[in-house]
Amino acid sequence: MSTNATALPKTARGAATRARIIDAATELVRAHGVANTTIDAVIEASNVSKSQIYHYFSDKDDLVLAVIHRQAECVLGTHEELLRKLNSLAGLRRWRDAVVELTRQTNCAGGCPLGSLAAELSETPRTRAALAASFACWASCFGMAFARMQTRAGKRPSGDLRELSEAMLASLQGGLLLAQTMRSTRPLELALDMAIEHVAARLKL
Amino acid sequence: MSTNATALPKTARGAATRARIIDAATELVRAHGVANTTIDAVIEASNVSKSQIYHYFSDKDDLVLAVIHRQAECVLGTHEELLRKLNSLAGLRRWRDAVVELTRQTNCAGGCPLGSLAAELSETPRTRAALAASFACWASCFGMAFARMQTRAGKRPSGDLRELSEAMLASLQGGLLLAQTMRSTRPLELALDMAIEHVAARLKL
DNA sequence: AAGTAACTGGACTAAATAGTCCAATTTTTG
DNA sequence: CAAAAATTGGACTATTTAGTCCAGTTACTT
Repeated sequence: MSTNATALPKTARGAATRARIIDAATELVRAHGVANTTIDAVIEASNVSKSQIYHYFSDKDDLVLAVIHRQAECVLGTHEELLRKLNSLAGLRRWRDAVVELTRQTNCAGGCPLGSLAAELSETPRTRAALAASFACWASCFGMAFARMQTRAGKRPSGDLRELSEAMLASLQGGLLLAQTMRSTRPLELALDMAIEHVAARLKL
Repeated sequence: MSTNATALPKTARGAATRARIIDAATELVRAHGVANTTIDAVIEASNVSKSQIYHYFSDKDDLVLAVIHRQAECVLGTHEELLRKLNSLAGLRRWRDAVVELTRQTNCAGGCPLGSLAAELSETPRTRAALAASFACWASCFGMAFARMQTRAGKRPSGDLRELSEAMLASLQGGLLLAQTMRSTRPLELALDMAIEHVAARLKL
């Protein structure tokens, strides 16, 4: 139950295999959702034997948790890359354009990998907690960018950056969900433009 | 394949049974998602024999489609009720308060029933289309309310009401998703307040 | 009363799936 | 080299699940 009999890899090779399993599972989950991803499919996609999967993970839930962390790494990695040097409204608009462009390139399919996981797993305590932490981290990326924008414009930081960040993240998630369902980037564009205007107004930029 | 061998009920009793099946399935799907709702569970919850389910629905997908329509009826019914007489910013804020209060009453669990369905079923053509239509209808409810707000304030209707509506719906969906994951109504409140400010600004109210 | 639709209930199939167990082999590392 | 770790692969279990089939029963309608 609570004890996790899972082995951690003790060699570089083992770590690579474990990572290969997680990568394959992450991709399958992104494409089909957790419930429609079978262990057998992960085995085939990662070229690993079933024994190895149950060597590194105690059960499917354990693997799913690793998938959440991996997906969070990917998504936050991408956005942190885009947001890191951002310190102006123009930069924020370039981030918006990049997100819209990425969405367009996939025909709006899939939505946000983290958002989809959240919708599927937010009623399960452990997975919900992991996803909430990821969202909090994501929001804090925005918050840091907003702080830089203020600093650059010579304002002293005001206190509601976290709230601004959550509104921005909500717009992004809602926009991506509607884009996915309606197969159009327009809802995403509208939601992000609204959020950017809101940020500009609150930050008085 | 394309031909749907499903019988339509020909008596009031039959219609009631079919409705009972859909109601039970809708509730189970809302609580556990489509993938985690089994036909056997629907049978138990609706007090109906398996034969009847396959009498009225050709397969599980067919039932799921009916569930989508039913859930759309419920959600749109609730919101139409709240939005119908709405013709002012104050009314929009009351709607916001009602949504937040409903979310708080369920401890932020579940999220938006339609949003959850969208996240799970937006990669399947038929279900995606049904959900997209529901969202479009929902957005048009907002659009009509915004038009009344403009009329009441003596403005002539401007052309981007549909865009405003999509931004509002995106905020709502994103806010509900974050609320569900973070178990706090705050992201929802922030997202809706942002959207309301945006509407007020665009409508010059 | 007769016909039609609704309904039951259970037996049944076929497939998918998570997870276990183990014996043998290969690779890495100290 | 020798020990430890990684890996294979398959057999195996137990359960769940969608969906079929059918024979008999109940209720409604005209």
